[in-house]
This record gives sequence, structure tokens and C-alpha cells, in this order.
Amino acid sequence: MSDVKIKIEKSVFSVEKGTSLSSLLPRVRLQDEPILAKVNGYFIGLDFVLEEDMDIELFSAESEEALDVLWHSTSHLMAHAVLELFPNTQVGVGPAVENGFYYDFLRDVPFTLEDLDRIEEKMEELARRDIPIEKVEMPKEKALKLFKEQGQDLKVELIQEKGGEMVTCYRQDSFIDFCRGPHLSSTGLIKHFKLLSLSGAYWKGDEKGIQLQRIYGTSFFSKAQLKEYLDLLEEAKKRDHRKLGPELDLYSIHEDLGPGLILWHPKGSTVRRLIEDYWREEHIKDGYDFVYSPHVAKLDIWRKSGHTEHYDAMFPFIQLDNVEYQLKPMNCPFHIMVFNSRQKSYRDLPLRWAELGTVYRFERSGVLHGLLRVRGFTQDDAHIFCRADQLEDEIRKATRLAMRMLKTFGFEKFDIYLSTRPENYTGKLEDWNQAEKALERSLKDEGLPYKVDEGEGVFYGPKIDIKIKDAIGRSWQCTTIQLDFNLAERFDLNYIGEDGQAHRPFLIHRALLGSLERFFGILIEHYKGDFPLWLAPIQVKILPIADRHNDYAHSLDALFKEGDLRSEVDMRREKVGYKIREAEMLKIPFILVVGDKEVEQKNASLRVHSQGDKGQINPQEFLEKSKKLIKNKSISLNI
RNA sequence: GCCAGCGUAGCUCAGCCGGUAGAGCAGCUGAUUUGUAAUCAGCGGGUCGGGGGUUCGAAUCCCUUCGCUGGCUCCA
Repeated sequence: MSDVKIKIEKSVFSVEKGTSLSSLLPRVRLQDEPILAKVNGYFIGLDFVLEEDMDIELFSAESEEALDVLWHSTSHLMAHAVLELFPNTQVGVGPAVENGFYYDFLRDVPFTLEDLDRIEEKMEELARRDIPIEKVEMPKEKALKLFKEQGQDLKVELIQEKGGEMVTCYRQDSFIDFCRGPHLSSTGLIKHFKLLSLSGAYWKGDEKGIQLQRIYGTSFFSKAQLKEYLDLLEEAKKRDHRKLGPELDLYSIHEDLGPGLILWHPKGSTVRRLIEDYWREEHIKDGYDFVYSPHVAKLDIWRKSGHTEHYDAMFPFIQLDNVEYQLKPMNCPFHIMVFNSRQKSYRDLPLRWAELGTVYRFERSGVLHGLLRVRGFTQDDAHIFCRADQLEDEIRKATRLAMRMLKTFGFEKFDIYLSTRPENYTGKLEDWNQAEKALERSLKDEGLPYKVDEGEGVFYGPKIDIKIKDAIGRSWQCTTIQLDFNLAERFDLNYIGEDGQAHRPFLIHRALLGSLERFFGILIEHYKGDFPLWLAPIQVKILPIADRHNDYAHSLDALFKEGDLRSEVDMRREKVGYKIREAEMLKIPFILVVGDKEVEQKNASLRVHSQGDKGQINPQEFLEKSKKLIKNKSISLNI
């Protein structure tokens, strides 16, 4: 009987040779329960038998690295299953992605949703067989020959492009894949998975290339985790603004009107108006002025700005009296022309001009999506013209304003990105450097954690993007703060400096909420349609029990309206239960029931949305408390 | 734009291998004066997304077009 030395997390354990890793674990002090281990770059199960001295790293079911490997291995398992079921299929690539994995396939007959069930069954079977997953190294020539023989021409292409002298493959039974790894040690470690959807995908992302079929799926180490994820998808469906929006009578889209064009109904318009009012107040506080510009302009202005060359989402132009007019896709040239309409002095700067500017973009039909991707929308746009010495301060102010507003709307988590100079850029290198430094410093000064997207800036300038995380953890891009060296140059922006010479100002382009349509869609999903009191289209519904209570109900309604509450009375001759049900389904924050008792005591019976009956309340007190919640833009309905 | 799927009343959906459409909810009308998530009864409502074809006959099969969904590509 001999012992082996196992090193885990800096501690060395001596165990009897031939025992399993799991029997050692009780002796190891760990924060999270491990689910997977890694030895020499290989992921192994806890039933691994310890035969020799080794270093072992442990991973919990939540660890990102372990999940990535699981997803990657599950994608191989899926490809394996597909090839077993449909031998003439070619496989493309199959990586782990954000919440799971996909694999691309090329096949004469497209997959159907029913095929997914069959593939899943086959995967279960292969997983149950607990097939070892082996890493195989071989010379490139051998690999090329091997995949050629199997008719995997796409893989051959990949090996030719990416393979070195020796190429790494992973083999599980009959299935072998050109792959860098790492992988799990056996298919038996894959237990809880689900194939989710089927879609098209271009080979190597090339729109003109061949079209493959992509199958998406996900997997987890525990059944509970898989369920949690599937529940999240269900929850997302319930929050879908495309469902809630029309249901709550907020907005609609009509085929007869045109795809991607939004009709804001009165209730949605109320929410929009409140967003806009708040937006204006905040901008006034921050020293912005407002401008307005037309929806069309001569096409020439877009030639000058460079949009005709670089931007392909413009609606076709309109020919009028031999002049071409263009529906605007952006507001920038207009604001710039306001700037250029008078000579500016260094004393005038900074100038901050904001506009809720409605723009039109001919987005390709396949990308339209509810309120999130549309063809006509209103940007909460602004352009800031400033001197070099003001740049950092202006960016800091804009960032701060964005954060302040987003927080007011109830968002608490953010992902902030700083995108720097790409290879193809316009403008002067020194300007880029200065601007990048200013962006970076302003984020640092504000204590905002951010990630740098090296080289991911747009060609005309570096930028800061802020993504918000909603109530169920999804992120949405809202704020963008971008420098624009291109337009400054093309429109020859300048001001007269202290030295009497003309200087080029910095031009900052920024949208904080993004677009009102999009932001509205995000808000609907974030709140699940349960808007906080200050944004709720109807804030209180008064329900008289019988006709004899109508006068009292109306007196309350008048009192609330006088106090700027959005109040309504439901006088229909229906039972209270019926009226309550309807008001609850409309997600109205407060319901006040009034009957004999209330009339007599000059009270009202309060019911808070999704919380139920709260008992009697004095109407004046209710009004004051509501007003306070509204004034504070409170998210909670605690009264 | 590309791939796949889908399109039946305002909404959710049924309608088998072709024989000119049906339910619930909503709406309207009437009765009920009602106490915390659906009172009862009656009525109206669809050229089955549009167009074309096959057929004696099409919601059903084929073609085409529009729209929607999931992705891809795009979003300087």
C-alpha cells in the first residue's frame, strides 16, 4: 500500500493510491462546494482516481471557467450527436458563448425543431455512455488527411488557416474535432443541458459566404442551475415589451403604417412626456441650451458630413424641384450649422446644445425589434463644443449626468466601456491621445469602474459607452459619449482664441438614454410594466362600490387632480372584485375603494398594486404621501 | 438583406389525410347596486396577412409578396 501526494490550494494531502478525489475532499477547506477539478489543463470529475502525485485545482458550479469548459464540451457532445444522426453533415465552429454554446452545421436538408428533440435524446445517450474525451496531437498533414477523409471540408479549411506544425484535436469515440480545448475528461460529466434555438449563420461571419445552420443550447452542472436559467428565459418572456406594451395600451406598431415605426398611445405618451420633462430639468441644471432642427435637409449636407459615403442606413432621398432632400439619420450636422452660423469666441465655450431629435434610419428588415430597433426614433441628443482645456471637465459632467439620470430611473448596475483608437482613424494623433486621456481621467475621477476596449473606438473618435443592467440582470446599451474629429474637420469648426487665431474646438456627441423608444422598451422590461409612481400613466383608480358613492369618489378624484395626481374613477356598475382585477391587470399603483364606511368616515380604503389591501387612509394624507413619492421619484410604493 | 419558423375575430388559440370557419376573453345591449383579482343573459364581429395557381371545391396543397419571431450580418 503506497500513498500519493496531492496538492490542492497550497496544501499537500497524502492519500492512499487508488482512492477517489471525492473521498479526499472532506479534508480540504473550501469556500464553495467543488464540482469539477483540473489537472494539467484537463478538467476531470470528482470521481477521478488518484494514482500519482499531482497538483489539482478545484472549481465550483458557479465558476466561470468551469462553465465555459462545460459549454464547450456540450457543444462537442451536440456535434457528436448530430453526426451520429445525420452522418453527411459538416461541422463548422462550436464555441461557448455568453449563456451557453452553439455549433454551426452545413447540411443539405435544414434542421427542424423536431430534430432538436432527437439530437437532445442522442446527446443524453452519449453522455450516459460516459465516453472519455481525449486530447490528440498530430502533425498538420495528418489532421488534414483525417478530416478530408471524413468529408469535413469546413474543418480542413480551418486547419489550413489556423493550424500550426502540430494541431490539437479532441476525440470522443468516433467524433473528433479540431479544437484548442480545454475540455472535460468525459461526456459523463455533462448531465443537465437543453437545446434552445435554431438559426442561420454565415460561415466565418461573411454575409456573402455560405449559410450554415446554428443550434444554440446551454448546460449546467446542476439541475437547479439549468432550471434557474430556463426560468430566467421564461421571466424575460413575461417582461417582453412587445407583449406588455400593446397589452397595457402604451404603444403599437402597424403593418399598414410601416415596420419599425412607433405609435405612442396616450398612456405611453404620458410616460414619455414625464421622461422628457425630467430630462429637460436635468439638462437645464447642467447648463445645456436646447435647439430644434428639421426632419429633412438637402442631401448635400450629408455629402459634406460624409454620411453618404460612410453611412448606409439612410432612407432613399426625395427629389424636389431638382434638389435632393434627405430624411435625417442624425442630428449632428444641424447642431454644427447652428454653431457655424455665427463666429464664436473662446469666451463662448463650452456650448452644450441638446435636442430630443427625431431621426430616421432604414434599418434592414431582419434587425427590427419592437421598440429596441426601429426606423424612426428620438435621440436624447446633444453636442458639446469646447476648448482643449475644458474637454476633461465636459466629459466628466456628461458622464455624471448620465449616471444621475440612469440611477433615477432605477438602474443600479452598470458596465462602462472606454473604446480607444482603431487602426483606421481620422484626425490628429495628438487629439486622439488627449481625448483618450480625458475620457479615462473623468471615469477614474468619478470612481467608475470600466473596461478598456482597445482599438474598438469608431473611426472619428474615442468614446465611453455605458450599459445598464436591468432587474433580471440583462444589459442594455444606453449612454454613449463620443468625440468627433471628423465632423469638426469637415465643417471646419472654429473659434477665435485669446491669441486672435482660429482654433478648432473639440466636438463631443452624446446621447444618455440613447433613444426614447429604446429606453421606454428597456423601462417596460425592467419594471415589468409596473412603473414607479412618478411614471405611472394612471397613478390612482377610485372604485365606488355602488352608484350612491359616485359623488364622493368624484370629490376625491377632484382633490387628487388638484394635487397633480393622475387619477380616474371607475363608475361602471360592476362588482368591486371585477374592477379591482382590471385595475391590477393594468398595473395601476394605487386603488382606492370607497363605499358606505368610507363616505361616512371621509376615508378611502387603499390597495397597493400587487401588495393587496392596506386598510383605511385619509384622502388628504394619501395625497400628501403620494406627492412625496412622486417628488422623490421613488421606485417603491411604500406609503 | 440572409437562414429557419410562423401569420385564423381586438387578444389567446382550435380547425385530422382539401368539402366555403369555432371557443374563451375582450366589445356591444340588457338585467344585477354589488366590499378587495372575473355576476348573469343575449348580440355583433373573420374576403383565414395580400396576390396568383392546382382543383368541381383551398384556411388546409404549390408559387409569390408583405409582416412577425429566433439568430446571422449590419448598427461609421
